Amino acid sequence: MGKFPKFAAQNKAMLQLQTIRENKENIIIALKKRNIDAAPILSKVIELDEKRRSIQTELDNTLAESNKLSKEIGMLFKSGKAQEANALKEKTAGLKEASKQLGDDLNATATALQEELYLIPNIPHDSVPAGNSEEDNEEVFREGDVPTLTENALPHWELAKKYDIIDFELGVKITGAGFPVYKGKGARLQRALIAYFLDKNTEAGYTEMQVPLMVNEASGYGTGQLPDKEGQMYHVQADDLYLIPTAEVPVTNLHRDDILAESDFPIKYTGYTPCFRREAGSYGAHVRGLNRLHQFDKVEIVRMEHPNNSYQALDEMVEHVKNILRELKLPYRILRLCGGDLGFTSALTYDFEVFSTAQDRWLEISSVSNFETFQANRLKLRFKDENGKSQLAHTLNGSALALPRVLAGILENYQTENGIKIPEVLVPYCGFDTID
RNA sequence: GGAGGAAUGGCAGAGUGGUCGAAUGCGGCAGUCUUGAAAACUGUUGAGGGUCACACCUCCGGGGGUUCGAAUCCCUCUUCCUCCGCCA
Repeated sequence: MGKFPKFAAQNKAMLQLQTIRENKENIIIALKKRNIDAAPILSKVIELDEKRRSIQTELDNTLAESNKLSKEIGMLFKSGKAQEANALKEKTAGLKEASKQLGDDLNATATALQEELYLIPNIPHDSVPAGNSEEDNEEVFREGDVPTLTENALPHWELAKKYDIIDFELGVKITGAGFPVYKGKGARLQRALIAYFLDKNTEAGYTEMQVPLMVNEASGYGTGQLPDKEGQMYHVQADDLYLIPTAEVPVTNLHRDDILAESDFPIKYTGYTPCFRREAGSYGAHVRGLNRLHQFDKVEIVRMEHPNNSYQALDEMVEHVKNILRELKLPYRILRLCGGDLGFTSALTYDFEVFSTAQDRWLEISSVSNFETFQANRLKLRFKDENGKSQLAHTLNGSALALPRVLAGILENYQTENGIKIPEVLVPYCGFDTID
């Protein structure tokens, strides 16, 4: 009878139910940092879970009984006692009816439970500060000199036009707003940055991957973009595929449904992909130029880790991104995101921001996060621990780095009266040292 | 796009209505032997739900159906392979 308990058996909870059952009060306290009162939803979840389990038990018993009868019928037929067999058959009708009903109930309950669970965000790490908005993020590090620019220093969108390296209007013509066209040295600088980032990442032990730019629904659920950020992704309806909003989605999903060995850790990937984001409703001065786009390039790093090691891995990723920014000689700071600004799926996130001198503001260029078991639970990404038991792995990712704002930072901070200087480490990749 | 074939445990591969959660081989793990290793031999080895622990239940690509009973029969979807067509 492979019909009914499918959903219950393959519970795709984001928080594990057992964790919720055992730590309800702690979870409520932790989620307060996100300004969420989780008490009602957790109560509902626990109630639905209890209901689900009691229906399951009842169904199991019914199935056990009808399995037993079926076996007896089989034996009777074999030994030629057809009449007795037929008599038993009649007894199974009621059981069949009952298991059908119970199966339907179970599915309905499991689905309702699932829907509730999908609404609960990840539990913030202890170090996450409480807070409502980006104002409450905590600066934990700052480095690099802010250059002194000339009087008539320009923001990057002016520089892009002046040197004819990025054409926003042309992008509007062929696609729409937020799809810039990079031209000549601008295009070359993009390519140089991608190559440079990939080289830095592979040197640090990340394996380069080229992955699909469209993903199916299961992948979207796996990393948590669905159902939370449904409206953020471009959806190709004819084929029911989503354009990726970040390489995190396809790269992390490489290990969906995997059961790893402990010796497989650490798993470290890097990948360059364009990223597509609808950014519905974002307009205004802060999204000018390269500040916010519908299509942009990003080089991502992704790790799968043993739970004991994931915070050390997070630190390594932070150090790694720092190194890159040091080499580029860009002034930057690191923020620990507060509960109110923390992404739905993340337990702890460090944002890197580069200072745009000409715009006189900080631009986010990297976001490095530990998801702990949140994604792994949806992905069914597990490993065998030393006792041979399956445990959820931890997943992490970070941008190393997002191109447009790095480019904006370079253009603005490296501008001189004689053109834009190319950061030293990029010159070999560009083949020129000035844009003029 | 058209015509056929296939999908089983980490891998390979049996299994065409009942005692099959599934033979066998390889791989993995543990042990014997060995100073150690290899070889050989012995044992063990899928995932999930449920339970204090058992019991018990579910899963043979996904979904649905037939039947007292489905890996096995039917429908449907997906994926892969072969041939044809098209094509960077």
